[in-house]
Amino acid sequence: MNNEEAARARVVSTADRLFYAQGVQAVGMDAVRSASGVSLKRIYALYPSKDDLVLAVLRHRTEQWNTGLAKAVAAAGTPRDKMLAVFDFLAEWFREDDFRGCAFINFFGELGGGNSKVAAAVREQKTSFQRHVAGLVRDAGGPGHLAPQLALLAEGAQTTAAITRDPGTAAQARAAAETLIRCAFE
Amino acid sequence: MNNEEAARARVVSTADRLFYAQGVQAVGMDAVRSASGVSLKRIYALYPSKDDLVLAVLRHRTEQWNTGLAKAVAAAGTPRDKMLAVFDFLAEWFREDDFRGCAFINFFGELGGGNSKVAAAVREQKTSFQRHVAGLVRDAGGPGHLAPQLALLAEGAQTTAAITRDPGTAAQARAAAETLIRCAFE
DNA sequence: TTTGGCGGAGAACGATCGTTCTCTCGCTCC
DNA sequence: GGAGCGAGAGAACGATCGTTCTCCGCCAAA
Repeated sequence: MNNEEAARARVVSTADRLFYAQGVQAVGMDAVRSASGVSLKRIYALYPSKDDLVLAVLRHRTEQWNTGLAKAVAAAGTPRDKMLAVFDFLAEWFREDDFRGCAFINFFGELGGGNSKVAAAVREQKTSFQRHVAGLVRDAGGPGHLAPQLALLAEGAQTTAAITRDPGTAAQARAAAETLIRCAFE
Repeated sequence: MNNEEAARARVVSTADRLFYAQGVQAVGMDAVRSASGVSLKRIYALYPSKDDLVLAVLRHRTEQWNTGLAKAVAAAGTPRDKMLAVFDFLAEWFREDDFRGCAFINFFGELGGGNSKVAAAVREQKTSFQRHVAGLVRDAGGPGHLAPQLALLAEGAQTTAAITRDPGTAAQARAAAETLIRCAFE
């Protein structure tokens, strides 16, 4: 049946929104059902357990993050602007009013200690991001040690923006990145 | 009765350890009882609800963090070394084998969406840390914009070290901090 | 029109949670 | 020694969780 894909998409995007807003354990499967309009029977046919749904949500988030970041980077001009585009991407994200930090960090903090699959998925997303940044630095001809430093700034900006809700956080991270980049190229 | 303080300390430090390792919602009050050796009746006499216990744990963590950080900073020599001592303090912490990231960030991700008191306590701790760093920067004669940048690095290092378990994370953060400090002083 | 099976609504089930209550033991004061 | 009180052990309670099951209505094929 074709609308299986539609149901999957509805369930995952609904679960994503609820889990991200309230935490995984605070959202029952019945809340996913009533918010998505997909019956419990069908949800469990698509995802045999809540853990499977959580992992599907993480995959969904990873794809969204990767495409959004790739688009922001592609829109930048010079290789150095592409490195800074990471922080413009973050700034745009932080402005969303339902922003509540990095879902991967949140899920890891909540579940990582007892769910190794979630921990592995989160770890993979973070290393993938670091590889992406390393590629941008390499394309710009920057030194190898610059990439993990920029990644640290990006991670710190996400948690700081979530907790303090300071709208200047993204700009501070971007300014620090500019300084690190400038110093790395001389 | 004097051993009320002893019971409080045992309950809070036990709850701290369990909540930090497994997440708040994954630890039942009965687990706190059996691990601390304090009866449920007494726990509820000391902390009327689990939320109160969580807030007490956050206060306990804040004190531990503040004294540990103050000690590391005091052990450093020059004002510039004191700024870098923050990252040495982090490096030492990351090496503990039960390190699982910043408890404030973890608690915020898990509960912040639905518990405004936890959110407020976490926010207060983070702003307090930023003020502390700002004081170190001011003492060293650095520009005002340096402090939030160093704080961002510290936050990013905590989450990155927790997720990737890369032992080089602290050194990368420290190196980035050195670069930012050097560029800020010329 | 009848039949058969698929899917939705939601009740049911066992487990576990936060919280309270009961029962009993041991200690203290007369 | 006996009465009374504080505290521990753990059963009990209502709620909620993840998961499964039951029932009923609908639509396709004979």
